[in-house]
This record gives sequence, C-alpha cells and structure tokens, in this order.
Amino acid sequence: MVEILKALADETRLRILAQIIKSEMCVCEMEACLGLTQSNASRHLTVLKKAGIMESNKTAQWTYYKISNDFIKNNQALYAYLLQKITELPSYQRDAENFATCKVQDLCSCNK
Amino acid sequence: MVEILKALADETRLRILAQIIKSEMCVCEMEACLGLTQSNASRHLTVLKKAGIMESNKTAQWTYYKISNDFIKNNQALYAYLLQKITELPSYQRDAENFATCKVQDLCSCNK
DNA sequence: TGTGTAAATGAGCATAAACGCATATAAGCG
DNA sequence: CGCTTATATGCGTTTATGCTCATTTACACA
Repeated sequence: MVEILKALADETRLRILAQIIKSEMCVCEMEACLGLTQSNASRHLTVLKKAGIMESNKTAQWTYYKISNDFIKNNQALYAYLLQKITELPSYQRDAENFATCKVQDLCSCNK
Repeated sequence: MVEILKALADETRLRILAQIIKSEMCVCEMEACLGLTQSNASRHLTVLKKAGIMESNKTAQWTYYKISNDFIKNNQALYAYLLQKITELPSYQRDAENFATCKVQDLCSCNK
C-alpha cells in the first residue's frame, strides 16, 4: 500500500498515468507527449512498474507500458479515484493535446 | 490531488490515519500509541492537515485531530480505498492494541 | 504571576528522490 | 558486422523529506 501511494505521489507519474490510461504507450511517445527526457521517462515508468501499477511488454526495440490488470483488480477503489480525479491535473489538457498529436505523427514509428 | 497522495505516501502517516479513523485523538495519544516523538507526531499531523485530510480543534491545551469531513465527501473513492486497505498495514494490530491501552490509561488526561 | 503540560516550530543532519549527462544494452536493418 | 534506434542504468548533483534536539508558544491552574 505504501509503495503504491509513493509511486502515485508524484506529479510527473500522475501525468504519465493520465495519458496511459487511454492506451498503451511506448517510452518515446511518453517523452514527446510530456516533454520528458528519455532517462527521466524510463525511470518514472520503472517506479510505476515496480509498484505494480503498470506492466510492460517488449516488442522489437520498443517497450510498451500499460496499466496493470492486477492493479486494477486489486485496487478498485483507488483506481476509481484516479479515473475520476486525474483529468483535473493542471497539465492534463495540454498533455492530452500533445498525446493526440504524437499518436498522429507516430514519432518513433512504433505504431507500425 | 498530488498533495493528498504525497501526504498519504508515508508509513507513519498511514499508521496515524489507521488509528484516528476510529476516533478523534490528541497529539499525546498519538505519540504514546505509535511510539513517536512529540515533534514528529506534530509534524506528521500538520502535513495531513495541510493536505486537507485531517482537521484539528483546539480545546484547552489539547489539539484534537480527526479525519476531515470535507476530505471524505470530496474523495469518496480514495477514502473507501483507505478504509479497505489500511488495516492490512504490518503494524496495524500492534498499534491497535496500544491504542486501546492508551484510551484506558488516559495518559494525558485529555479525556476528561 | 509563576509553574507545569501540550503542541508547534526552528535548526541541523541524514537519507531518499528526482533529474541530467553519459554510457551500456538490446534489437532491427542495411 | 557496423550503424541506427529504443530503452535502461551508473554516477554525480540538487532538492525534498523525515527525524531529533532544543526552544517557543499557548493554555491551565495554583
């Protein structure tokens, strides 16, 4: 429980979560959408993964992250809270617009 | 949202919450129950209060803390999550026993 | 008004977390 | 194999957090 809350108690990681809730993403999409450096994005994703909030799946050179089904199943009330509140983050609208643009541009050509 | 999660992302503060959910408490009860120093207990309570999770009410020389009604009202899913999971904290049973003992002993004579 | 108890806060220290830069690993492709 | 792209990780720096000790503030009551 503490580990999960620690992982969530960071603005950047909440921003990541807010976007990734919509669809699985690779690290380079995250970087572009949220304006993060590559190492920073990778580290935050690792924290979320270690806390059991996200799971990853590596295909070719891309690592795709998504919310863990087990996390949702075992933390339904918390997940409901996130779904409800996460769009109220100050950067949500801006990030969502960037997210849409990124998806169209297919920056890292990972949406073959 | 981030501030709330940051306030919750600490084991000691979760222990405080786990006990205070049962009944309003003063700082000296907290110290005794959870084995915290006075300043440490006070600081953690301040963090929880600043995040809007707790509210305090000062009567004579005692400050009584309890969970904020507004917090519960505005964060129902999160509160449900806490209620459900907080008793699973490793120190919960031990703290609960100390809590019961403290209440009986009325250490700081604040339960006039 | 002086003494005792409760709580908050300042100062200082130690540890942890977040970040960037550089490098390493891993996979695809010419 | 060598080159490119994607991701992870080691290292050093900076900032944030948690803690203790000592002091201050607030109140009660003799």
